[in-house]
Amino acid sequence: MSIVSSLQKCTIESLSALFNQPFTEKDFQINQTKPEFEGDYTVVMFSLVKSLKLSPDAIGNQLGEHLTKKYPRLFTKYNIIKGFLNLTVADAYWLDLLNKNHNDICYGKKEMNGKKVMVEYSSPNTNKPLHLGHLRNNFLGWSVAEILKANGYEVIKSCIVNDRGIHICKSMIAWQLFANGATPETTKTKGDHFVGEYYVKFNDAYKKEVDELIGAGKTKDEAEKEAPIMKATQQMLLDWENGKPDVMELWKKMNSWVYAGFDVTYKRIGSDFDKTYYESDTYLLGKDIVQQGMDKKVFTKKDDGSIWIDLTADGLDEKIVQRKDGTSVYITQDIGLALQKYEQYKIDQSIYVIGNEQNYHMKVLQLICQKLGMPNAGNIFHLSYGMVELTTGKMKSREGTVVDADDLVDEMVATSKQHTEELGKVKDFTEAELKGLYDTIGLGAMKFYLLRVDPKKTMVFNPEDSIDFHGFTGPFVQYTYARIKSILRKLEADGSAANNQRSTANGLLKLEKELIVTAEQYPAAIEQAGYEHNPSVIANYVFHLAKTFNSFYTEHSIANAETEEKKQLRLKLASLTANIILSGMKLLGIAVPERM
RNA sequence: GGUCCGGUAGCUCAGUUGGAUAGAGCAUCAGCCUUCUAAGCUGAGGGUCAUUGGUUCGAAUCCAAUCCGGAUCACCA
Repeated sequence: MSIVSSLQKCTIESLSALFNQPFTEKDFQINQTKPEFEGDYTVVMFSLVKSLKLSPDAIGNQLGEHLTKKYPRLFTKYNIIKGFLNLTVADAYWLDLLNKNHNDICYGKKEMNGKKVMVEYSSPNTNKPLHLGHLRNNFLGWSVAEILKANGYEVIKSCIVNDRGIHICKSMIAWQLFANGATPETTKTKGDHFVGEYYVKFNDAYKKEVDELIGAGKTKDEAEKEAPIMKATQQMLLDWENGKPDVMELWKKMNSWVYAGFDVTYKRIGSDFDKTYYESDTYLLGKDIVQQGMDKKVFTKKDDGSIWIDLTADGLDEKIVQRKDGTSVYITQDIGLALQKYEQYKIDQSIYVIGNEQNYHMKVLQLICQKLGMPNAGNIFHLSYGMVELTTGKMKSREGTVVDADDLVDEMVATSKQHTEELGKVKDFTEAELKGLYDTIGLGAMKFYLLRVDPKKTMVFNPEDSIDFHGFTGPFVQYTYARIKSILRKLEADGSAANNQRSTANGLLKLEKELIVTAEQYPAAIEQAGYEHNPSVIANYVFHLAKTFNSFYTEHSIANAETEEKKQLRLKLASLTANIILSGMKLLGIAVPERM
C-alpha cells in the first residue's frame, strides 16, 4: 500500500476514534508537503471544520497527536501551519521500502487482473509513407499498451490497414500511366515512398486536367467529375470490387511494395501488432449488422432505399449506414469490425488510438454499437490525440511541409551520433555497439519528445527543440541511467557492491529522502497513466526521478560515502532508481543504454 | 450557425476530484569539472493563469458570459 493510502486509512481511523463518528477519504485531502515546510505529507482539514465545529488548528493538533501516538512506526513528527497538518514519515518506513524493492525489476507493476483489452493503433493508408503525425499515434499506441499491461491487463495490439478504396486506386492509375514499369527495386526507392510518389503524381495530373477543363469553359464541379484520370480511377474501383484479375494483381503488387516499406519503418520505431486487419477483408462486414439493426428497429429505411439511424435524441444528427445502392459506408465497416473484435477475442475493452478530428465519428460509432446492444459497447474508448503542428503552422502535403517519419528518424539518429562523437565517451565501442547506441539515443529523444505532452492536446513540433538532448528529454533520462550503471559496475568490480543486508541507518539526509519519496510514487504514476491512458504521466514522472537523482548524485558520493552503512543505503537507492528508469522508459517504448 | 477541444513565463509544456508564496525544460545572466560520466549540478531574472462576473474560509482548477485559436457537423475514408 502506498504511503498516501496508508495515511488516508490512518487518518480515517484516528478521526473516527477522536470524534466518535464515521469519516471517509472525501472528508479531507492529502498532499505532498511543500518543500518550504517540514514534513513529507500533509493533511488538509478545512473541510472538517464545519462539521466538527472546531478550528483547523485544534483538529490538526488532536489528529497529529493521535497519529504519531497510534502509528509511531509510520509517523514521527507533525507540525501545523495555517490549518495544514504536516506529517513526517518515519525513516524506518522509507528504509523498509528500499530494502524490499531495490532489486525488484517488477516494482510498481500490478498483478494480472484477468481483463483483456485491445489497443488498435497506427492504422496506415497504403498510398503514402508514414509522417510525424503517425509517429505520435504509433508511440502513443505502443506505450498505452505497455502501460495497461503494467496495470494488470492482457493486451492485444491491433492495426487496421486501409488498403482499399478510391484513394488506393489513384496511385495504381498513376503508376499505370507514368511508371513505365518502374519498381522500388529498379529505382532503389523504399516501397512506401515509391507508391507515395505515384499518389502525388496522380494529384498533379488530376489538377492539370481539371484546370484544362475549366480553361475550356467547364465549371469546377463539372471539371472535377469529367477529368479522364478520375473517371479511370472510378472505373478501377469498380473493377477492383468485381475482382478483375489484372487490377487485383496490380493492387497486390503495389501493396506488397508498401508493406515492405512499412515493415522497415515499424521495425525501426518498434511498433508491432498481435493482429493486423485489412480493410479489404473487413469492408463488407457491416452488411449483416444493417439487417439486424433493421430488425431491432434501430435503423430505418428511407423511400429511396438508403438506411439511416436517427441520433438527434442524443444530440447528434441522422447518420447514413447504407447507401441506396446497397453498398456500405465507412461507419458500417467499423461497426462490423468492432463486433468481430469482440467475437474473436472476447475483449473487455476496446481502445482506438485515433486523431481528434474523428471525435464525432467515434462518438457515433460508440452510440450505434450501444443501440445495437453489442457486448461491451460501453467499453469502447476513443483515445483521441491532438494533431502535431509545426512552428510554422499545420503540415500540408500540398505545400510540401509534411515531416516524413523515415527522414525524421534518420535525422535524430544522425544528431545523436554527432553529440556522442563530440563527447567522446565511448571510443572503445565496436561499430555495432555504436550503431545501437545512436539508435537508442536518437529514437529515445524522438519518442520522449512526442510522448511527454498530454495526448489529447495539439502539440507543436519544433525541430530545434526536438534534437536538444538536454533538460526535459529522453537522453537526459538515459544519461542518468548510464551514470548509475557506471557506478554499479565499478563497485561490482571492486567487490563492494550492494550486499543484501537490511539498511537500518536512521537520519536520512534531505536528498536521500527526496529520492526515496519520489521512488515510492512510481506505482501511483503507473496507475494514473493507466487510468488516464496517458504516457505523459510516466514521462513527467521519470524525468522528475532522474532530476532528483542527479541532485542527490552531485551532492553525495556513493562510492566514498561517510560510512559503509551509508554506502550500502545509497547503492540501494541508486539501484532502485535505475530499475525504475529502465522500467518507466520501457513503458514509453524507450530503451536505455548501459553507457553513453 | 450547432457540437467538441484548447488559451498558464519570450518559446515548449506540467499543474484542473478547489488548498500554503502557480512549477519544469529551453532561451538569457552568474557560478561549479585534481573526487562515482558536466548529455550534469547550483543560483538569478522572467506570470493580469485569455477577459469579466459569480460560488466560498480558499479559485489556474467549479459555474456563467465574452474574446481568440483549432476540430467537426459528407450517400469520403
